[in-house]
Amino acid sequence: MTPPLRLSLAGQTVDVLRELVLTGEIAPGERLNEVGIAERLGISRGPLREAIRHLASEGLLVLVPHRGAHVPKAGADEVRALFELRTALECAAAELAASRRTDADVTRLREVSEESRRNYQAGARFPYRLDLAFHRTLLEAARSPQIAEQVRLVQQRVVLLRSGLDDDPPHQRASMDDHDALVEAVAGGVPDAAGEIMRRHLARVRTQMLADLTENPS
Amino acid sequence: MTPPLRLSLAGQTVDVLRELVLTGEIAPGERLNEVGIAERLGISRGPLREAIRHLASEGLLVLVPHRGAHVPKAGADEVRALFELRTALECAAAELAASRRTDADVTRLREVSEESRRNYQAGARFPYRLDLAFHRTLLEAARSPQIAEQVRLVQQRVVLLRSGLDDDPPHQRASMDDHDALVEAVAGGVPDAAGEIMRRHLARVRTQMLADLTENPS
DNA sequence: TCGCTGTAAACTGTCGACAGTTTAGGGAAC
DNA sequence: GTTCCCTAAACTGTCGACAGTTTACAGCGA
Repeated sequence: MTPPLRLSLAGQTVDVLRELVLTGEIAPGERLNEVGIAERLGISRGPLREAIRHLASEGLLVLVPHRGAHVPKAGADEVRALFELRTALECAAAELAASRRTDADVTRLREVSEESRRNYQAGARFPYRLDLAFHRTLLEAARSPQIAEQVRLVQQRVVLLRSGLDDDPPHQRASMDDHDALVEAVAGGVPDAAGEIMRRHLARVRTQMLADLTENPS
Repeated sequence: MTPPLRLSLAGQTVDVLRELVLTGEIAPGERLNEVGIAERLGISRGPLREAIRHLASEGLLVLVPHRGAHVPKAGADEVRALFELRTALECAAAELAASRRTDADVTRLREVSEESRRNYQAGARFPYRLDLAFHRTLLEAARSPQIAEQVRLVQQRVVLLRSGLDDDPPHQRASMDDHDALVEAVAGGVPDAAGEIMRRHLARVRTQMLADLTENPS
């Protein structure tokens, strides 16, 4: 009767470890001790190693031969390179969304966008979560599973890079304006406009992140 | 003195397995027996499992709980979805290449392109290798390591999908014309043109693959 | 005090074995 | 002859232990 263990130990461990990394509980630069973590999680090293390798393939960990895994700490170059990839993927997604969106998609996008604004005006605590929600809603509208999966991985790495950086309100406001413009381009079914707005939006976000990085090099 | 084993067993096994999958020695749909392969490779199951998981993260294998790994056999939907991703990545790469290429890049591109034509006129055996070489040379010119890595993975999956399909000459000729047009757009430094040519090129390749698939559904 | 060296502890890489699940095959019932 | 069930073999998931490498530290010499 108990939904016993739907996932394998290794599968569960992937989720646990991912959370530890993304929340910064395992800090960038920190090395992972296999026996220590295995004991802490109450499992053996086998499944843990599989989980570590998996997260490494997602870019959340870096493996060094005979020296184990550690959380990468990224500099400006990595941010720029990652945003080139993100831009390529999300611009394509925006264009596809403008081509394929349904009325239900547009409704959902408007809902997320409005929730962001309400949240913002109320003095939000975790606005970045809603930013992610918007981008993922847009992704659903694009109906391209392969692109969606890659965007999910890239956004995850962006979250990792953002850890330790705080969202400043003026930047949030600009982002929400971008989002609204995106919704209208998608609703209107104009792929080129949607792609171009996304490109500018991501350029703004990237610039902001680089500024945050230089003034607060973790 | 012997450069003994530069890579770990797991690392070597990744390369060996990858080759087995890409050459079709392990056919699409076929299930992988861990003990059998481990014995055949003369290693234990530990490193083999790591290699299997790694290839799964690259999309070359599919994992099913308690049922192990198997090579995915793809249908038309998968081809379409994969080419949406490939188009997003390679169009961006083409645009970046047109912005950032050096004279040396252009020279290399022309060399690869000319080698393809010579090969073709001589009645080539493995023209697809040269097609890949061209795309990778273009990728170097884009100087975007993140995009390059993702393109490498996607192209690998395309190779897997192509296994069992033969290149027909008329399609090769059209591809080479596309390549030449791409070289000129990149040499001229016109990102929009390069991106658009790449988009049309990939649309052609995709259409051809889909046609090959339906007439020869492996 | 500083730097070098050699040794020991710590850690990763690998292996073989056990436990739980899936799969295949034989036999009974219809 | 067909279907269902039951049993046994095969296979994946997990664990603990050993081997080789890396890292830290104590001791020695300058």
